[in-house]
Amino acid sequence: MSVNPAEEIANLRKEIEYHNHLYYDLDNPVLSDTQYDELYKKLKDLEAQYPQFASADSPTQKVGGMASSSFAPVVHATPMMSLDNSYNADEVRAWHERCAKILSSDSFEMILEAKIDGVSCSLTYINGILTTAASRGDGKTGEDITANVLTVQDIPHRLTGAPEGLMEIRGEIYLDKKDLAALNEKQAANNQIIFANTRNAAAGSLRQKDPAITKQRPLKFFAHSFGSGAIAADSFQGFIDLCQKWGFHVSPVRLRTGSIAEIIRFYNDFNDKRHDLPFDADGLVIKVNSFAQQQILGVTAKSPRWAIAFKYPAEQATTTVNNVIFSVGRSGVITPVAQVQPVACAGVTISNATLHNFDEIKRLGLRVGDKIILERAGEVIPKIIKVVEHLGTQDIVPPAQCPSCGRPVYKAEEEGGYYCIHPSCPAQIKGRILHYASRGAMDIDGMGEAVVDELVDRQFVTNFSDLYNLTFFHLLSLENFKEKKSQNLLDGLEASKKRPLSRLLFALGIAFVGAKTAEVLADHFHTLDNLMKATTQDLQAIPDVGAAVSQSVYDFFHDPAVLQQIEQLRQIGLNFTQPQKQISSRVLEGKTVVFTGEMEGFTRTQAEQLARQHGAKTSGSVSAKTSFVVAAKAAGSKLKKAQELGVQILTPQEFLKLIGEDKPSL
DNA sequence: CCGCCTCGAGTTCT
DNA sequence: CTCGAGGCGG
Repeated sequence: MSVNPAEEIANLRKEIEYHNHLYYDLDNPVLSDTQYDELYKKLKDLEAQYPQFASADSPTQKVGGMASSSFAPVVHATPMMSLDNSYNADEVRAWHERCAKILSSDSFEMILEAKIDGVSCSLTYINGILTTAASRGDGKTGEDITANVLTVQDIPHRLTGAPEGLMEIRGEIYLDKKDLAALNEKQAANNQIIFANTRNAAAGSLRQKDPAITKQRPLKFFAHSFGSGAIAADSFQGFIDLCQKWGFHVSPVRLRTGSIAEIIRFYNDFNDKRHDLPFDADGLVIKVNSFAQQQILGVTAKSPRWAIAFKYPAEQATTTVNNVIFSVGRSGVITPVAQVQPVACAGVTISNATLHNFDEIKRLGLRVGDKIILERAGEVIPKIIKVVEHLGTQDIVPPAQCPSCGRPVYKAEEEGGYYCIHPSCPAQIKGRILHYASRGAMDIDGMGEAVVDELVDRQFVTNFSDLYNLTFFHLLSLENFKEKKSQNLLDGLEASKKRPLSRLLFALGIAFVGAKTAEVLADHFHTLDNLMKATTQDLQAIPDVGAAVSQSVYDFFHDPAVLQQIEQLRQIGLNFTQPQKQISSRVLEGKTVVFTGEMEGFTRTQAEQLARQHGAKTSGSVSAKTSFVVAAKAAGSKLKKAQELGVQILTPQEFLKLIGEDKPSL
């Protein structure tokens, strides 16, 4: 699509101004910072490419949005600049190289601080007495928020030993995460606006007409720079020392170094740690330490060359819902899935987001074409948080026919879910086969989604036993399959025949029987034939097997179609028995162990097997009953839970030592 | 009957 | 990873 550049530039300017308005005037941005920066960069690039369309009115020529009219304007003695943003190591290295070039030296000292997500503020002291507090506004002129800022406990009203005359101390006014949660609880109880994040809450609190309300908000301040004033220091570190002497809080995170490699290492480490800090930090700020060097580097129209923000990718993103499709799972459940305009979020590009069910669509009020916010915070799976703009007109209605087989959809009366109840539905067959071949089940090498799709579409396979009747020539006819891949898949199928009974039971896809229950059943009955003869009473006698599970298992093995499948698999020569559990020792007898994080040299499944060989029970979740957690690197919420509950935490090395092995024997 | 502890099931991207 | 729900102890 080719658009005329003048028009595109005009559109971008309008869009950016609209978002400036949302951000600065309404304290309610719909774009994440990353998204905004992308728009901004696009405009800047276009303006550079077509200088004939340059304009002094363009948002690229101003620092921020317009100051709101409800507070008196204050002209900053020295303009408040913003910082250039970077999002990856390459951009930071490029910044460092540029500095090195201008300074004619690549060994200069830098200071790294946390970039706290709040509202920037300039405090004017005259002869050490706080006289004015101003918001940033457009950088040149801000708003007079003195009355509100005077209620912030962190900010000293009088400085001892401050320089004579005027001095502007700049910093960030912010709210701690726990204070946001408490505030939102109160807001909800009083039917007031819920703040989306700490920055919005801080901005909203400073914007109050009545300082008494601001006073109730536990706002905090930390100093990070200065405007005009005779600062008795020759470096940024010296300035920070002075600030502390005067009683200002400063960033609790600080690194002083000449090494850009060390900064990048710190950035990577800090990504995990920042979530445990009491405040929101969306990145780090890097500054050249020496004021003399800062002066050599100078400033551009918008930002100093001697500093750069090193930000983390946003965990939320704004995009548009292009379409909603309906997927059919292996059990026949029909799930609506939103196809969105691909958007970068938390380091990956999101193009699909599940909507779970139709209640969720109703709750969101979602229509195709709407602008939405989605999130991938902490979790892996994208979730649509809310609709920000109702641009769509097309309502999303449950399909009357199954999108895969076209037969009528069945609506469950009670649960409100929609199902395709025909076992011969291609989507269900694909789901069942894929599950059968999956890693935790029969673990068939070379059977991925694409292969299963083709095998089912070409009707080579409609049930599990068909897999073992595939010939070399069937496989050769598949897309991208030659001798090598065909033989690999045949080998994978052959290997799967020997899997223990527990895996086969899991692979069959019996309702309520997952990997764990399958293992319990296999260990108890030893052979498939014993299990098939079991009554519901026999089954319920087993620990962890109750009414629902026993009925499901019983029904499954009394379905004629299932019995026929099992006979086929028996003919083919599949293993129907469970090997005796091998016991290496009983050192972990009575213990319940949970593994988390990426261990070196072995997988979590292998580690769990190892623990069980030594008599332990293993579990996927941490509770008060957990004996200890083995945490490797990149451990997440389970480690946190263990710390909260005071559960003992071991390293993988300590675990191996405990069971008397220095290397995992597998 | 309630609450805790687990497991099962669905789901995304590289 | 999270949600929903089965199993079970109190």
